[in-house]
Amino acid sequence: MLNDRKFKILQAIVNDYIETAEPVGSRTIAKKYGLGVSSATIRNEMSDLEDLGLISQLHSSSGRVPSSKGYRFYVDSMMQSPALAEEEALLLQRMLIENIRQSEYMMQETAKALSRLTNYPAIVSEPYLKKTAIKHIQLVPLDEKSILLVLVTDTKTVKNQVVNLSAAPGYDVLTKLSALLNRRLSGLSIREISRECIDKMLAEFGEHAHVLMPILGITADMIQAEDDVRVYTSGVKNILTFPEFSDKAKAEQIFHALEDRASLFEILGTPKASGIQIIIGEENALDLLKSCSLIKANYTIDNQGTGCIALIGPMRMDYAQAVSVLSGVLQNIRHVMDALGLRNGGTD
Amino acid sequence: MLNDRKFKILQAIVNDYIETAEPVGSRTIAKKYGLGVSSATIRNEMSDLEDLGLISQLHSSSGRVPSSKGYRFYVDSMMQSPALAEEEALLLQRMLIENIRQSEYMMQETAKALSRLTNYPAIVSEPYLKKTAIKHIQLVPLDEKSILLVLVTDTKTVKNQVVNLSAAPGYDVLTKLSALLNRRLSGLSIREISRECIDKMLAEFGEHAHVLMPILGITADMIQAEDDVRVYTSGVKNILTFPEFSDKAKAEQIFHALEDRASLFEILGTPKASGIQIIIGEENALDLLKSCSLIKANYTIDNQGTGCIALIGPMRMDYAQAVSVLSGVLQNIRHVMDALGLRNGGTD
DNA sequence: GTTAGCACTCGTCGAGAGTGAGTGCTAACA
DNA sequence: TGTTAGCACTCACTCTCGACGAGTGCTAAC
Repeated sequence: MLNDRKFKILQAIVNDYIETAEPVGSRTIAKKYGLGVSSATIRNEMSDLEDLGLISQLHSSSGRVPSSKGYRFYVDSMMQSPALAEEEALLLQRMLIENIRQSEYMMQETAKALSRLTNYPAIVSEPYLKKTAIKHIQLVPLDEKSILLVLVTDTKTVKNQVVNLSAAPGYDVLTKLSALLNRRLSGLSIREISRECIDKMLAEFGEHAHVLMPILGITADMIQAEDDVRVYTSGVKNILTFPEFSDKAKAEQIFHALEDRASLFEILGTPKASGIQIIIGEENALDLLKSCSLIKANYTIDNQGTGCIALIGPMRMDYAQAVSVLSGVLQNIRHVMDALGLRNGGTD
Repeated sequence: MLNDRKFKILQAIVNDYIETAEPVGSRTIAKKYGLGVSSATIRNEMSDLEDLGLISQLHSSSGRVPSSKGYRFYVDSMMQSPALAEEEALLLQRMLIENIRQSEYMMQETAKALSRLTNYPAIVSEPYLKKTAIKHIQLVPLDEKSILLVLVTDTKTVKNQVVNLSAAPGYDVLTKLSALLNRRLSGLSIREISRECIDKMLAEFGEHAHVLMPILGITADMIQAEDDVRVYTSGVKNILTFPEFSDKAKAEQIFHALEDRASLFEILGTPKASGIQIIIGEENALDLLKSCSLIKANYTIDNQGTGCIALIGPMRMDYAQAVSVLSGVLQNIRHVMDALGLRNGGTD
């Protein structure tokens, strides 16, 4: 499609613009990127590149800026994202592997790691479509009127919730009740708890039957909440450092979008493609993001479902570095999941 | 100190400036606040107010702006903060009381409520100086190699942590061990766990002695972490909406400060005075906040220690409303703590 | 095909004029 | 003596205009 020189010139324009956020002129390229030709020649080539729609001018005497199509070409054909530098990889490992001892922290820590390493806002969503099942239930005494319900799910997520009762049973009773609940409910998802099963338990509970209903109700709520996909962000404040968001109103819009669960899911879209996807400027479905780029990847946990990790930046974001970090993080997610025993299949 | 007219004029200046963020001129006051005198008279009075240091001009032909001293006077002598409107009070109640079933959520929810009701960034710190004691320990089976340690402290905070072992004991053993741990450790703070006590437990643990040490270690870590005062923020993005922070660099500085634990504590200072304190502009010790105001209040949990809730805004923040909300929140904290059984004494 | 030269474009910056909001002072009035 | 109308003055803000310069496209020569 492009001859070698045009290729190099486009590459120079994209790289320079990513670095400086200033339109790139022909003289800059001639001086800084030493292609062995004069600026006039470069001007001619740039004119051709503009005809191809790969770069554009803000006004007739400004330098050139890559267009969405130009970035697309850059990303598809000439970007090489190096493997993470050793120190970065190490930092990542420390951040993730050492911080994550429980799966519910994985998303948050992953988001943190992504944004710290790239200085772009990061979004991480949990896998969905899973149907959480009960792995273990434990009742713990708190005081005269309340007990603590600890729930461990099959995805190794731990939740706890205080249950208020008119009179809480003592420790020994709670231990017995815990055992009973486990025997009856362990391995079941919320839909599998039948009326019959509840009736049997009520009978077995005997005098303590009155505590069963609130406990079951709260357990159901907790699992339901667990089935809701959670989504985390980190490093949102970084958008303030991008010159393209010096318009405060724009920055605030994005702030809002990144705070709102619903719009986060809109941004992430439905995960279908696998691998790392780069969505540039106008390719975004959301108007709000038409001046931004989105780099995202899906990851699969077992056959539980697919989650998404993503970075948001200006169109001139450092795609190469962002992709490096993203794939590094993906790899680390695999490690963490292996360590937590949550993975059989592969991640995309 | 001030005659009635000067008083009213100062009040008009402060109110108008809080509302519009524009310097207030004599004609504006004459028209809008109908004091029955001409703008010339008001000019004379304003000149006097300026001599008193209560208002100031940015330049010789601009309107007047309240000085720190002016705000101080306003806050001390003429501000009346109405009780919360019914709908606000209700909203607050829904936000707090319904969301808080465990004490560890109280701070976060309180911060959220504060910032939502005021549109100012909120900071909430936990009480400190407490020495957390163990109330209950429960070991829960997870899988072959790990168990879950659930710790309930005397402040009713629930923490859990996965403990990895080479081979995890089964459910029955864990139940027995839990009982043993509770008998020995319940009511003790970290310092009170003696060598002797540990030795006795090791003996009693018998063949399962090897799981004791990691459990004790992690328990100690958890209590230690619990003794660290936590601090939460909410609504930080609101600073973007204040015209006084249109300087992006300034906004970012504050963003940073509100993200950093250490600087948050610097902002809050050491809680000594009780009641709601208002710190205006230059009265702030921190340079960063010399153009901001801080409204804060301390609350005491039992005799555990004192925490702090605070709002940050521009100097022309709506003190009356902020104070209303803050005292409403304080009251609700009392309710929540009563509901959680954490309060004997009063809150300041 | 490449390049030097040149005219042209257009955003940016700074100076200068006009505008208007606001002030302080003064003199007159009740 | 307090209040007010009138007026000169100040100064931020806006607009315009010219100079400047970075950058372009075109042309002619190599």
